[in-house]
Amino acid sequence: MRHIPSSLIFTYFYKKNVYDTFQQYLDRKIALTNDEKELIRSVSILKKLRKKQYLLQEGDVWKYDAFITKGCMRMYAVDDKGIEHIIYFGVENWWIGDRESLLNQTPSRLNIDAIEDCEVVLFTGPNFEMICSKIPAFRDMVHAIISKSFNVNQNRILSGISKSAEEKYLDFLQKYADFAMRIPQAMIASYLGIKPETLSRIRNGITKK
Amino acid sequence: MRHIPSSLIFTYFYKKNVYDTFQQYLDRKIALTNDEKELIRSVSILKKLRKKQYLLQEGDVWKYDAFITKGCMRMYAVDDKGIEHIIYFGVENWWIGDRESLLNQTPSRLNIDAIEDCEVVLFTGPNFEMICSKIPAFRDMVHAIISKSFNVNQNRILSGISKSAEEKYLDFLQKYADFAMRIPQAMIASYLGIKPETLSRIRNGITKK
DNA sequence: GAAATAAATTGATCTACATCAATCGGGAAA
DNA sequence: TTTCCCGATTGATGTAGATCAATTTATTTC
Repeated sequence: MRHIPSSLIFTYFYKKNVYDTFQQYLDRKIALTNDEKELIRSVSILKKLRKKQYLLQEGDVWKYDAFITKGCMRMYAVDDKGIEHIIYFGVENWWIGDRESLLNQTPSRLNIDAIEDCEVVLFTGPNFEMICSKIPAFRDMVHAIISKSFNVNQNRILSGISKSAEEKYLDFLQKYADFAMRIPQAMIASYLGIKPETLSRIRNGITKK
Repeated sequence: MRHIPSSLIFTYFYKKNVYDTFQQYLDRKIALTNDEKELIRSVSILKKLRKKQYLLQEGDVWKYDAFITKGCMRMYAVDDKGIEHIIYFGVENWWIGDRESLLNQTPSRLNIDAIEDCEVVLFTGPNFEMICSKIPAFRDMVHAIISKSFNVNQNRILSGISKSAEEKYLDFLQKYADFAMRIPQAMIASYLGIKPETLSRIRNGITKK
């Protein structure tokens, strides 16, 4: 390696490591040439977020597709009474964003913020589309993800209209076992559409009779 | 027109008319060459359903993408108490199917049946993929639809965790004004995750105090 | 067009979950 | 350490919506 100022070396290694999680994700999903990898990397935007920091705020237009490489985030709406309703959690190797706002370029009704210190890889809408059109395998991967997310949402709708608070909570624990303990109880309650007090009671008594 | 036995003429016109709704839908969405149109038509399967007839029954593997050209259908799950939970309504110009079962080729946990006498255009999974790969505009159209459906589902999840029964009902009426009156009240209640009695009370008193 | 069947309404009562309020941690800041 | 603050717990009570049951009103079916 030739001589590089230490400050740049630091930056170089830092960036490489942050991006690595995303590169590994891609490698697991699809086979890409080095040129293709470089194309994707060249338009990626790395961003760090402190706990509680917003990635998107209600009223802003969402411009990206975001991939989480570290930490845990939530997406939520705030109703007229000021109550937060969480519609999505994302952790490492999950995508997050407001597709509706991105698609229509309309102000978002949603917020996205960091539950823990986070690192994300961002792609602007146009760049993301560019990647999709130039790399069919990437495009197919994206469509597979959206398709799957559609199914996940459909199952959540079903459980929402058919299950009790306790059943929903147990389902949640099972489905998101790998990161459920990283999320404050009150947020899980919000995600399930129940009150924190109710969730606490469920967890303790497991509904005392 | 050359001589054709009248029975065949009837069949010919009949089939043409049934398919027409779908063709018009395509024409509104994308520009296709005659060859492309013919390709799509050549693999389409026309099917008529009597009211209450199943298009998909729980336990079967769903093999199609289905487009409704006439009538009204519902997709629902039946829980262990035998209660039906409707997760989707479809009418003319809507797609319907169990993407999860189709994708994974696993037995479906869902049922699809006809609320009214219906006509549908079916494409087998492989044929549908073939069309998508041969006609990029078609593929893009499909992805746009799935993307939009994803958003619709996300909004439904939000309303499910944040709104009262009455609010959900009013939202439903507004969102599906064009066909809401064609759907029995008990089914709307099922879709909203409330009981028919509750919906009846909401409609009358509009919650009497 | 009557009989049979299914859907919607209405009333009385019950219950899962919400609400309000007080208390109890346990981790961050000073 | 101590203070502070936020999240979780616990209790008492309220309420939206469920449940059960009886009619009434539509819709099929013959």
